[in-house]
This record gives sequence, C-alpha cells and structure tokens, in this order.
Amino acid sequence: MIDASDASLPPAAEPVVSVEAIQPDKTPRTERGKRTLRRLLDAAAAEFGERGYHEASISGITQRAGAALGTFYTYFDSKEQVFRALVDHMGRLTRQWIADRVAAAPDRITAERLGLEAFITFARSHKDLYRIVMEAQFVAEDAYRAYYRVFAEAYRRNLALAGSRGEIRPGADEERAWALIGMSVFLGLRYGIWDDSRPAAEVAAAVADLIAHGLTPAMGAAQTGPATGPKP
Amino acid sequence: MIDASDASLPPAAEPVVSVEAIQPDKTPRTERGKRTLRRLLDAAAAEFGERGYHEASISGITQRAGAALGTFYTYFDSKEQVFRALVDHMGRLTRQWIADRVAAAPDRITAERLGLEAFITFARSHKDLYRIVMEAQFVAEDAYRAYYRVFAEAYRRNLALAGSRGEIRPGADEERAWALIGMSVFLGLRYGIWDDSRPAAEVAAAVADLIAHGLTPAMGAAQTGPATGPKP
DNA sequence: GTGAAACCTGAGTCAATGTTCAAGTTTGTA
DNA sequence: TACAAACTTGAACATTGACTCAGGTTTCAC
Repeated sequence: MIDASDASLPPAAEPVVSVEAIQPDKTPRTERGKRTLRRLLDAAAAEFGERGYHEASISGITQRAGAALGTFYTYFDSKEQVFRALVDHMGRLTRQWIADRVAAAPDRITAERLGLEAFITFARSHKDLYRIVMEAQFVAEDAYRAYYRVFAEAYRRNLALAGSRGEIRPGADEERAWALIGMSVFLGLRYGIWDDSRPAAEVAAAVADLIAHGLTPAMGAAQTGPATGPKP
Repeated sequence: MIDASDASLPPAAEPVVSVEAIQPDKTPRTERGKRTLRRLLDAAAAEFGERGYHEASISGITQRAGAALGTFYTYFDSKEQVFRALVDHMGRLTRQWIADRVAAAPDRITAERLGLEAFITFARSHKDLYRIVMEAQFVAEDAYRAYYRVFAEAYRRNLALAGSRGEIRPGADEERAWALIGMSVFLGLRYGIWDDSRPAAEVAAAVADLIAHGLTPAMGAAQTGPATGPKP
C-alpha cells in the first residue's frame, strides 16, 4: 500500500512566489481526490511491477484503479513521474523497514545478519516495488543512483563507527559498504523474488557467517586431511 | 568487438528435417554477408549499450552499421533476438575473461581476489555489454536468469571443491556463491561503470580482505581502547 | 562469362500508446 | 441552496518505431 502523501514533493518552506501560479499543483484537495490518487498509486505499483516500465501502460494503470484515462493526468505529469515517485517511496520504505529491524542489534555483526534477513523479507513482501527500483537503473538512472548512494553512505558510516568501537576490523569502509549492499541486493533477488521457499533467516545466517568470518579456515584448525568425498 | 559466429545458434547435430525448410536460416553465406553481420552486431552492442533497449532503434543500429534498415532483417528476426544474442555472447566472454585471469591462482582466496579484479576490469572495458546484461533482467528475463545460474553453479562447485581441500571453511556454498556474485556485480557497477578512477586492483584487494577474513576483529587483538578520532 | 542465389535498399504499413481537452459531474463552503 | 472549484470522463490527436516487401545490385560456383 502506497502512502498517498508521498506523491507530492517535499514542502519547500514557503516560497515567495508559489510555483502553482505557473505549474498548477496536482495535489488533491478533496477526500475523493485523495482516494483516487491512492488508488492510482497502488495501481501504478502493480502495473509497473508486473509488466515492467515499458510494457506498462497508463490505460492499464487507470483500468486497475477503476478510473478514466484522463484522470491519471489530474494527478501526474507523465508516466515517468509516477515511476519516480514510486522509486522514491520505495527508498524511504526500505530504510525504515531495515532500520526498525536492526535497531535492537547489540553489535555490528548481529546488525549485518538482521539487516540481511530484513532485506530478504522486505523483497518478498514488496516484489512490485523491488522490481521497480531495479528497473529504475534504466528508466530513471539518477533516481537509482541516488537510492543506492544514500544507502551506501549510511552503511559506510555504520561500518566506520563500528570500526572505531572495535566491533569490527577497521578497513576500506566504502568498498565494504558497496560489496555488502551488492550481496543483499542479489540475495534479495535470488531468495526473495525468484524463489522464496527458503526461510529468510536461514539464508541470512549462512551468509552472515561469511560476513563475520570470511572464507579463511579457522587458524590452528587447518585441515589438510581428506575431508573430501561424498558420504557412503 | 563481437564474434560474428556467436549470432548463430549452437549446431543441433544433424536434424532429420532441416528447420531452414520452414524458417529460412539467416546465417550469411558470403564474405560480404559475414562482414555486414559483424558490423550489425557491433552497432547493436553500441546502440543498446548507449541508449538502452527501448530507446535503441533498429534504424539507429543500421545507421551505425552503415546499412539500410531492411538489411537488419536479413540477419535477425527481431529486435529482441539480437539483444538475446548479445546477452549470450557476453556470458561466454565474461566467463572466458575471468577464467583466464584466475587460472594461475594457487588457492581459492587468491582466486577470489583475482576474480574480483578481473570482473571490475572487464566491466570497465565492456561497458556496453555490461549494461546489456543488466537490462536483460527486464527485456529477456529467462536469458538473465540463465546467465547468472551458470555463474552461480560454477562458483558453487569451486567453493565446494576448495572446501573439501581445506582451502576455505566449509559452509553454505550456494548462498555464498550468490552473495559473492552480488558483490562483484555491484562493485563492477560502482567502480567499473559509474566511476572507474580507482585502480581495480585496489578495490579488489580491499574487498578480498573482507571475503577472506570477514568483519570480525582478529582474536586476541580485540581493541577496546580509543583507536578512534581523526588525526590531529 | 553467366546465371542463380545471396544480399541490399528504403519507402511504406500498421499497431500501440502517451498525452490533451472540452464537456459533464461531484464536492465543499458560504 | 448555490456556485465555484475540484474532479472525472473517454474520444481524438500525434508520434513513434518495429517490421515488410518488391525491386535492384553483388557475389561466386561452374
């Protein structure tokens, strides 16, 4: 469900000359208008999510919303604009979802596991929006970059902070941030969108081990013997 | 540069009744034809890479190739078919590129670093094809999935083998494979496509440390003291 | 050299769909 | 209730671009 208030731009602190004088504001004024806008946003998310940006049509959106074609343009300037509104919406939704689920983590390593699990869970329960964000790379690249830049910067800060606290080894936090985001995105795709039969917690735990300890065998436990071969 | 032979489908071992009898084969027979096909493939890669699938036009491709519009359909059935041919081509090219650069690695951990570096380098030197593969998710999803399934399966096998050799800690190799691929893809995008000013080896080394040892501080060296604060 | 197959050409066809708009209906306020 | 603003409607417009095709040119085996 889309929050209708997201369609409007952030209020720009009392402009001297209202922009609406030139470009009429498309914010709904009545209750009916608000309901219609919400229906259109939900319909747009479904249409874009199912058919992709280019296959999606405005008439498909308005049909889903039970509105006439022209009504769309009462609330949006163009096909691309709704799409951008949805990408933007998704950004805030994702950050909130993950932040909520990571807040209680006692340390960074735990936070990584919970964050990963939250990401996969989120992808599963918002497949439409997830696809929209991914497609933004080709439809609204600036929005796409902005989406991940915000993520990466926050991630980098968290890693730096954890490093200074001794919770993790200090290191190249920017590269780490992008690497960890890439992990999440792909795992979200593979275990969230393509196949959601595996428990998210299980996948997250498996990968959290990789994030915590890497691939290197534990020192002193170096096994050179034959741990090989299938069980008979 | 595209290898023109990639445009044809894999030879299907002497069919009893040639398919060409029904659907005429579009393989070039003369030298001139081969040259034209190659020009068209290169042009298509450039057009799709620069403008994206939907913005790209057949006339754009033929113009780049210095051919007439109709010539395109002498060699391809549709816009989507060339696109798929390019995705397929990219798959083989990537695997070859990485395999070449990883072959000499003495162990899995080294292979990870070299593979990551190779991936970033590859993205940089084939930006067009890289973008085409990413967009395949929305244009030819089955081809996209196939592309990564092949990667992931090979990766999983390598990890399992390394695990049995004691080069790495045994673990959930499928999840690990997808996580590591996700890393590469995002790092390729961030440090290969968006900004290629950082030396690939540097980025790879930074992340290889994460892959090898994870985020956990070295045991016994747990630092609780103030390793914090900016240098004065 | 010759002729048939292969190849090239580009104007034209055709369907799809983003966007506009003038006319009608509903809402909310005074 | 009255009326202006807000909202709705869907036919019509305009553009775009994938794909076809009939006729001309080039290649190459013989």
